[in-house]
Amino acid sequence: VVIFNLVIVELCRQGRLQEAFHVFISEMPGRSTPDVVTYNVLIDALCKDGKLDLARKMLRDVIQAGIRPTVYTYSSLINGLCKNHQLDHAKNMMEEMISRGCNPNVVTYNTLVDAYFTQGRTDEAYVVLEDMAESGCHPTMVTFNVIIKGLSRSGRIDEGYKVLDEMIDKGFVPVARSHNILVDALVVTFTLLADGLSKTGKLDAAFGVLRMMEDPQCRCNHDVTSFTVVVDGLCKAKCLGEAEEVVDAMPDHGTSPDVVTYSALINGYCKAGNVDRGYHLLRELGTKADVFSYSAVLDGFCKEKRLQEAWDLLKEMRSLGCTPNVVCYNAVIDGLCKAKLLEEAYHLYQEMDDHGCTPDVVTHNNLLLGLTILGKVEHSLTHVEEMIRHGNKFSSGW
RNA sequence: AUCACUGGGAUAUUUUC
Repeated sequence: VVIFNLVIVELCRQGRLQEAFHVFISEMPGRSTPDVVTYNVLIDALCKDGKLDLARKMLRDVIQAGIRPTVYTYSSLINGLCKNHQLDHAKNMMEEMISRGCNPNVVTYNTLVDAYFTQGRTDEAYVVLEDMAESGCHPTMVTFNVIIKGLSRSGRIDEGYKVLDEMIDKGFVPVARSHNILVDALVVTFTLLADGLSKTGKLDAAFGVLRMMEDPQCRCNHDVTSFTVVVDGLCKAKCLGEAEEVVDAMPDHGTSPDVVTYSALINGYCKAGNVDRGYHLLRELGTKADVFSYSAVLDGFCKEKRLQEAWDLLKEMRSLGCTPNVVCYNAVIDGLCKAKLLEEAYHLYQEMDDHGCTPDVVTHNNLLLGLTILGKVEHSLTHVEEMIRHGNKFSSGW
């Protein structure tokens, strides 16, 4: 079983779900019997692929087969539900697991706390933390990181420190199995802090965090990610010269920029109205450029009404095998709509479908706005009817 | 022996003067 499990894990990790299920369905029977771990791995993979209904069905299968689901099984499902904005279902799942005699552990709690914070439901996050303490479950560094992330994103870093202090006062102290694990977690902690600070415009403080990381006393070296959060912060603050200086200085600090760093810069230039510089950096990236780098430039061109160049870039992506996703199409559709080129916009809308790219809320909003600009209200209604016919749900995004 | 939780980049709308 273990061998099969290892194979399935590897296939799932590479996103080869089909093949993983093939092994499970056609190759395992007769050779060995799937165990909980086999199911756990498949359920987790289904969740990460957004196939929550199938994952839940599999949980039922497990129970029906007389196998006891473990805390892994439930944690995977809860995580899947959380990441797909079904927080309340996640909470129900937690109750279900308890009623079935399976107790949640740190990971389960961390997952829920993170979800509540990310959804801005801070009070409920604290309730879960209390439940966790009550159940005698010790927090880990991940717990602390989740709290820091939750509070620093909304500019409430001081509150974050306060919460952590209180936890420590009460003896609710993170446990780590080894020194290395602790240091790795601290890198995440510092990066979260730097990110929270730079996203709220406190760039000096963000630099301070970077310097702290560099301090030999601290011994948790910053990496590409910690630099990139600062670079992005500088870009968003329109300090592009400084951002480039930081990028150039990275090698002196033991790291070098990657696609993400470059994309942050590219986006910064495009948003600041210097698309040409953005385009130039895209060329520097060469084949390392990904959908993010391209979409930043596509949007830049569109906002400047340089639609021909956007169009050519979109074609270039296809020919280079960097398949455009919804965001790329949306950026161009928006440009076309705002330029009152509705026909072309609908062409592209058709085209994305032909390329197997599913339109999302933003796509439809763009097209509806385009119709509105031209005063074609009745067409908007037709479009909405069409959407409903294709099974679109009007959810919270609306 | 194999499985679950936390860190960086892109697109629309959100009465800016």
